[in-house]
Amino acid sequence: MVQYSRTRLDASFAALSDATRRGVLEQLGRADASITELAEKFHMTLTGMKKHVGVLEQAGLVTTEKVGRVRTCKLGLRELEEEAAWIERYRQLWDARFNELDKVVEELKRKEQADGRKKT
Amino acid sequence: MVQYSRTRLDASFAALSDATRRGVLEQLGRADASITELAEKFHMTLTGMKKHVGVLEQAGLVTTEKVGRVRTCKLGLRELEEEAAWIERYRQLWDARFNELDKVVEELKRKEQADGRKKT
DNA sequence: GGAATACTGAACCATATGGTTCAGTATGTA
DNA sequence: TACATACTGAACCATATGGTTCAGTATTCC
Repeated sequence: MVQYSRTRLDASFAALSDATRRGVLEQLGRADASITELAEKFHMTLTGMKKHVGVLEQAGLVTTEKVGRVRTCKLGLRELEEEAAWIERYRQLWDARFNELDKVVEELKRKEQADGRKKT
Repeated sequence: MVQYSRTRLDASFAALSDATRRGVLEQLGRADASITELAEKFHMTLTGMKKHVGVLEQAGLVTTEKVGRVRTCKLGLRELEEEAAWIERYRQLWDARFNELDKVVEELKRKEQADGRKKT
């Protein structure tokens, strides 16, 4: 399998598909934190947490800065606009699709009523 | 690695993290389609597309029904409410966090101005 | 200087993912 | 009945993912 250019949307949805990482984002929404703090909070080795932070950072959802020996993680600059937009677009398609179905159903109902009237 | 219960959010974000699958959703937003049609549209083997549809179906984003030898895929019943809600919540955290920073910046500015006035 | 702290990187492991081929089965059609 | 169509399932492959341990390096503190 050749790995084609992974879009940002690919990366961020993938980043969001893990409960630990979503938790980290929530956490960072409340306060910045070091890798050690996050690792403890989520009962995980430092190395493991560092990987998760790496994934979030790659996706642009988190930024980090090392001062002395401590690397501090903060929420990234992106506000998930792109992701929200995608979902919104999907919802529009979904709406359109189901409204269409509704119309068909309405149409059927009207016909039924008409038939009913004919019979009586 | 033990696989813990995968939440629906895990599954749907994972499902959305692939461009082909997002494409399939867009496609189904326009019209229902058979596996064969989707496979052709996305230049992939039937089997490959079937797997993608399986992932989408598992995540509840697509439903399928087999009539005769044709399996027709439709948009699922879920409108991605849960996902939209999660992202919205994240955006609120993000806002709160950055407003807080803004306040700090404001505060610093005010102090600077005050210092400036003192000096002149 | 020496110990503790905080991260970093390499190596390893099991399972998941995204694809393929190939060999069916079931259904529709001439 | 025979052939084409449409899917299904198993097996396989390479790479990714989510975790670990272990052995560093860089900083801080006594």
